[in-house]
Amino acid sequence: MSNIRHALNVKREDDFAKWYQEVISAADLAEESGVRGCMVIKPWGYGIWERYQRLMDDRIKAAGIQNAYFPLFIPLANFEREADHVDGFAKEMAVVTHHRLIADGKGGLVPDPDAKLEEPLVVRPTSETIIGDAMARWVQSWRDLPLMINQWANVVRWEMRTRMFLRTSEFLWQEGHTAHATREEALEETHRALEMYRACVEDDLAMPVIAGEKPEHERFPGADETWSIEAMMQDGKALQAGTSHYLGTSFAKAAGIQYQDSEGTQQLCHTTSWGTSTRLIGGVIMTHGDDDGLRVPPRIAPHQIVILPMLRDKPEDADVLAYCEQVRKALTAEWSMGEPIRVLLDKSPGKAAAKRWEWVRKGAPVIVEVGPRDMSEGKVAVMRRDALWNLENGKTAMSFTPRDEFVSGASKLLEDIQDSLYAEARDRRDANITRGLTEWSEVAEFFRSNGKYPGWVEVQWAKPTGAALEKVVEQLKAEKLTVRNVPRDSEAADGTCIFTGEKAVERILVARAY
RNA sequence: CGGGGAGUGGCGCAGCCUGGUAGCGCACCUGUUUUGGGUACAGGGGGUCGCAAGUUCGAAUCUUGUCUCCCCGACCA
Repeated sequence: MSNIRHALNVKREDDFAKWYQEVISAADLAEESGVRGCMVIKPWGYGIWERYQRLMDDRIKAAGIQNAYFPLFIPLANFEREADHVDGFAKEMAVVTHHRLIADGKGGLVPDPDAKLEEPLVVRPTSETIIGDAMARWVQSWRDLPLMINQWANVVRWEMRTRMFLRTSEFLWQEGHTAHATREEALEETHRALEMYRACVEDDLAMPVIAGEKPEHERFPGADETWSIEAMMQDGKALQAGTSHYLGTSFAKAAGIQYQDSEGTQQLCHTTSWGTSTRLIGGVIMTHGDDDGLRVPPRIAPHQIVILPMLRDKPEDADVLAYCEQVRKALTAEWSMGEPIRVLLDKSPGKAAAKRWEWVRKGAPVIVEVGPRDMSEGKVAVMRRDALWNLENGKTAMSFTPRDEFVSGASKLLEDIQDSLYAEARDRRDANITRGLTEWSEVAEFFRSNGKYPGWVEVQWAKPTGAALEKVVEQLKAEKLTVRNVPRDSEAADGTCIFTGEKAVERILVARAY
């Protein structure tokens, strides 16, 4: 409806990149910090991250993995041990070379030349090497295995081009690292982690994903296998939402992670690593955001229900507040999706209408307004953020519900919102994956002719390697396309390779990507 | 890192070409008004124009450097 007055100035369909930035500022998620590529995550954005942390951490612990913390600084020499790893990260590393500043005589400070570090330290871009060191100390016998560690930390990668949440120089993440006796066990763990991600991202963030293996040229530096979950954003681009790697024995070799087996022989461990980051918040924005701001899925919403009293500087204000407080208390005693309902009674001064739009932009799942008349009728005015508009009249859709009915139905309401956000995203994704193209020229043409939101294409290929693969990558690059992954649950190949015409061996997803 | 664009009150922008030390909308504050829904009117507060140096009697405006952001490219577990 064109007569709807949306809360944002930019619409998704007009300028998706600009819209994305506007959501971040309008929903008060984060802001620029003045330091290149680094952002300040504000309370509402951080609150969403904390919800993710809590839910993911529960899953990690339930899988028998323990949290620990390793240093931010890694000796340079550690990095030099694994050749592919060096190649992958060397060009984007922050390096610490001094440990003291002195006055430069002009009122400023400079690194003290006399305080140069013997060996430079790098700021971790990931922790395989330093955790590998620890594992080498901790593992002696087959009885010490499997060793399964996770850490929540910040990492730094000196990115050339940054975008808030999606690619920042410093970001927050969790990285899991495990060591196993055999290849089979390590592979099993690689998949278990991937499945943990799929479940958390789909069930908690309401972001449908496709799990699969990354092609050879997209592997983590040093990994034997890299698996990912890929999500489709509202502009049809793909976002790698999490990765899980089987590292083989190369990191074990580099760090000396060995165990004595039951026969008394020294064996190398097989290791894995897997990670998800604050990039997921960017995914939530681009999956669930709309032209009125963010829509936060209830499971990760810091406040699931926000109550706004309509205060007017009148004597009955106190009664309205008391009534709201009763509603708040009653809701807090209710549970939804396995946890107590999180309710905020927003008593901050200010007009109710202004506060309402603030919470709309932030994406609180349910907004409840209460005025004197609601109170006298024993009702509340309820808005669902995922169904904000009455399309008939272009006004906000509000249902005036008896208080007790609202309270007792709140649990189900939140579940419904969680489900409907997921269903909406899943349907959109499914409607935008095209299958059946059999020639490369068709694929190239498809992406050229389908405008701004072409979505993804699933095609078959012969899984080329070496020079043949390089040629394919060049072809894709010319169209700004990438191979996302080989979907784990896709059907077996039954056709020919779109690149070579040979017999195909598997199906791949091709898409533009973040 | 290469090419292009931009930084002016919280947000969005005008002013810059043709130097004379700031203005608009929204937001904010005060008052009145209105009151089932992003009310209206009046008054008001807030910015040394990213930072630094230079040219000039005088710089938001011209020059240079620098930082940050955006777009394209290269690069990116």
